[in-house]
Amino acid sequence: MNISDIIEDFILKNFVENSVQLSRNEMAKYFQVSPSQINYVISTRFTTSKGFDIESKRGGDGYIRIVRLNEDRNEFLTSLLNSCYVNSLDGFTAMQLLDNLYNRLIINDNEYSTLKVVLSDKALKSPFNVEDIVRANIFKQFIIKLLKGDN
Amino acid sequence: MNISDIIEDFILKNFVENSVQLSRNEMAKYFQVSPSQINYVISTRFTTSKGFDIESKRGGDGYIRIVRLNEDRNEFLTSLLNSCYVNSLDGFTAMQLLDNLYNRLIINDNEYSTLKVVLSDKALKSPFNVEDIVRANIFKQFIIKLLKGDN
DNA sequence: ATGTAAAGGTCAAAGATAGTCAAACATTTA
DNA sequence: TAAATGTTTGACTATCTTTGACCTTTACAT
Repeated sequence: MNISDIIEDFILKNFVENSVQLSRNEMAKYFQVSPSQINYVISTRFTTSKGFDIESKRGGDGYIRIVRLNEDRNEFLTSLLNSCYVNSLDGFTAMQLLDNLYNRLIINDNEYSTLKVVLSDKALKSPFNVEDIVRANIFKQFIIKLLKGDN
Repeated sequence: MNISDIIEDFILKNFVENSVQLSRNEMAKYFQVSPSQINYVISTRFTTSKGFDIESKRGGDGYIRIVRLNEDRNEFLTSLLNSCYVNSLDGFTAMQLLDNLYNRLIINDNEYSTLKVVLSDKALKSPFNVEDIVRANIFKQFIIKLLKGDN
């Protein structure tokens, strides 16, 4: 585990209800890293695709608040179908979306681990540069399946 | 025994359970070879057909992990891994393979219905004619997952 | 209002790994 | 002994992390 992973864990452990508030400078001091590393962790690990929203304020009494979004299942799936992810989806974002679906209990362990493999760069590498387009389409079809109500 | 054989042996001796994790640079330094020699050893000795899968990460705290597949547990899967289907797989054959896997109880309802969607022509349609190649690769990666057991 | 200190934000460069590929070299085979 | 095959290396590439210089916003004292 590198320091970014450690900071991510720390933040996750400090959620109260669906949010956590922190001071960038204090965090940086505590973990002995540069303040911008906190931004790095947030921008790579607490993304929208993973289901988080960031609020912050600068200056005196500044803070960074990370909020876990929690829309209704169908609303969420529908919004995914209308998002840009259905046109092109990179591997990194795909993994975050899966984490998101899994954390919200929209997909189970089985679907999660299967799709992790199916949507990976390794599985989709192809002679032309169509990985992200194909990945988006596979993802889309799966979302449609979920919206059909399983079986 | 050349240095590649020695490195291979070393890696084999360091398996814990069904995997071993190593640092490419440390290995290279330890055996006083160029880092890419580690890749050479891995790509010639720890191949899928020999029953291994490779996972890796670059950047800070990077690693290479070699996972041993349980080949003995399922002869059918192993033969699939070495079949022509790993190069190109059309939609019709894919569906037949899925039925076959399902009837043999190798995959469950959940995996069956997920893969039906994922491997469909609809999900894989792409700007170039790479559908069958991508489908084959996805299928292969899923077989590898199954052979890793666990998760 | 204004200045200033105390936040947080951005971005590009540097650092840390691993991957690829072709050329040079070595060994085996016909 | 020439051709085929296998090994070793290094230059270049790709990806992920960490840092620092510079920018913007806000609260508060004056």
